[in-house]
Amino acid sequence: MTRIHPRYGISFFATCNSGSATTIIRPYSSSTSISVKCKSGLNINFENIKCLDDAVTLFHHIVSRQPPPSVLVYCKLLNTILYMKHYSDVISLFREMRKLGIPINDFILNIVVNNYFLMHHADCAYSVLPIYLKNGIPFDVVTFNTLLRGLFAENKVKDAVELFKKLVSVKICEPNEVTYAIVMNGLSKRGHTQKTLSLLRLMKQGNTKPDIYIYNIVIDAFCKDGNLDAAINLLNETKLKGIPPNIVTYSSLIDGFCKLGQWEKVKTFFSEMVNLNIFPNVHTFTMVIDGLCKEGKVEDAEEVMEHMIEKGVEPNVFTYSAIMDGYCLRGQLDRARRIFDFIIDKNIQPNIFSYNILINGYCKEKKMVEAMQLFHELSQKRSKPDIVTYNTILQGLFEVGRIGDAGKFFTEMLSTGAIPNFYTHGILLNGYLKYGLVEEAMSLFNELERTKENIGIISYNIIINGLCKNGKLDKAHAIFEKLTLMGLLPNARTYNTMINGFCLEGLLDEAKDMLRKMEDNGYLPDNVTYNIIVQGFLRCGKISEMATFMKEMAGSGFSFDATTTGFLVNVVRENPSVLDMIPELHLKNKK
DNA sequence: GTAGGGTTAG
Repeated sequence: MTRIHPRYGISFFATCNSGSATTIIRPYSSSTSISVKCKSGLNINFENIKCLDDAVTLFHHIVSRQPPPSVLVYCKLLNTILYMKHYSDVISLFREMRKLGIPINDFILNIVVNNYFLMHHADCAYSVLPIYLKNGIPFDVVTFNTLLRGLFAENKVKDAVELFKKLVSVKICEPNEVTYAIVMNGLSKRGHTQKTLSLLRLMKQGNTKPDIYIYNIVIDAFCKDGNLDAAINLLNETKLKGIPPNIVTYSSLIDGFCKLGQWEKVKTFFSEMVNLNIFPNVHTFTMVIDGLCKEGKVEDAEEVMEHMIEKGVEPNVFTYSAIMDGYCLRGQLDRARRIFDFIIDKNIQPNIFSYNILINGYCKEKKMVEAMQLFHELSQKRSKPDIVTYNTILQGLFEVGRIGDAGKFFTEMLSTGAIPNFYTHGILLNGYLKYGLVEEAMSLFNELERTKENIGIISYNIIINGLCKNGKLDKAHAIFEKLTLMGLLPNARTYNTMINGFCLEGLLDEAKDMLRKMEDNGYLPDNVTYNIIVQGFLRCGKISEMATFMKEMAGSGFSFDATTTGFLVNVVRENPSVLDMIPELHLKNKK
């Protein structure tokens, strides 16, 4: 008897003589679009499952069938529901399977483990492991890979590394390339480049040999660290070992050089790649375009985009977003908005990043009406505002002095369930201190110190700066001194902030001491340092000392910024004889 | 299992 089901197709309920599935047809690349055809003719097209109801209905139809359908059908079904993100339903169906005594296998259990991680229930994922044992199902490498991927996704790095070590030492099963890739990627993305490299070296000693995926992870980690020499060494190593580099390898290197602004090297590697018949794709071109835009060379970026189109590579939403950001950084909001509207016309949907870029552009230009309008537009969309959107608007409100609205906005943000991150707290601290709300800032700061969450050198720099600006130099200095005791290293900005703090109080000797400390700790004074000190001299009317300092500054290739120039103009206006004390200024002045 | 984008400090 054959019944016709509107969704599942004609033969879905056809009588099935054997439970075993014999053919898997993959019509499309998506994991959900798979047909399972049984010997008997039971034919389920999973692509026709459009919603949870469809899947559950199908489940209840197949559980009652005799003879029972293959376990593969249940695998596909659970995976389909998992793909729809109905995680709790995967679990309840799995429980129902167990209750009905439906046989399970390693695939089913791996899906359940993966599902628990997607639900952010690492503990439950672990609780599946005994089910393997009870049912005599051996752990396979996929089980461990799923566990490891889940642990990294949950940011449980220690647990993941421990599990991996156990896997290697106890030899429960042999880790494969994917296992190494998961662990190495998890470590490299958290800044542990050396540990990632160690694993590559460890692999060489074992049975699992590194392939290009593995090399790419390490090469990319070095590129992200700006250590291009190390990355190139590894590139040469792949060539020597006869592992051909691919487009990902070259894209990582090109991105690394773009971020360092080494455009000649970018060209060199572009040619090398093309000579090897590896052609740049939309990722590669977008990296170059982004690098150019970040340097303010949007016109050059547009040219690269024309070039890629000529080569048959279509720009995508990433590419256009990079160009939008370039225009926003130059304050050319109209151009950015054109691009935004243009891509909509081209049927390319702007994503959360495109929105955030444009919202940030408006905020930086203090156009909060437009920014809020986009925010509300985004709220209606499927890709809701994320933490970056909230941070951007929050910063914008503080920037224009709407402190009350910033507070309300923050509360509103919390009510949507958004979780404040490192940036959020930095923005709040800076916002409070900018408007003299020292108590609010300190109470938040103390809370952050207590929980040790979302706190780092940047938070300390913000607090030190804010305290200095609010006339609390002593307190700022005490926090600065505390840093080293806590094992948190001050960076160049920390020193500049302290130097500025001393200069603001006219304590130039202390400022100079701090400058020396800065140099002792390996930070050369930069343009900001020099400008801070010059402003300090000017504030105290110490013109001749400033003149000496200026000569040193000019010799090191530094120059006055807008604030210092403004200071100087005021000083000269009040006391023109200053000009006679500094002959170099005459030249500058005439210019 | 590998590559591209957005938010904080001097």
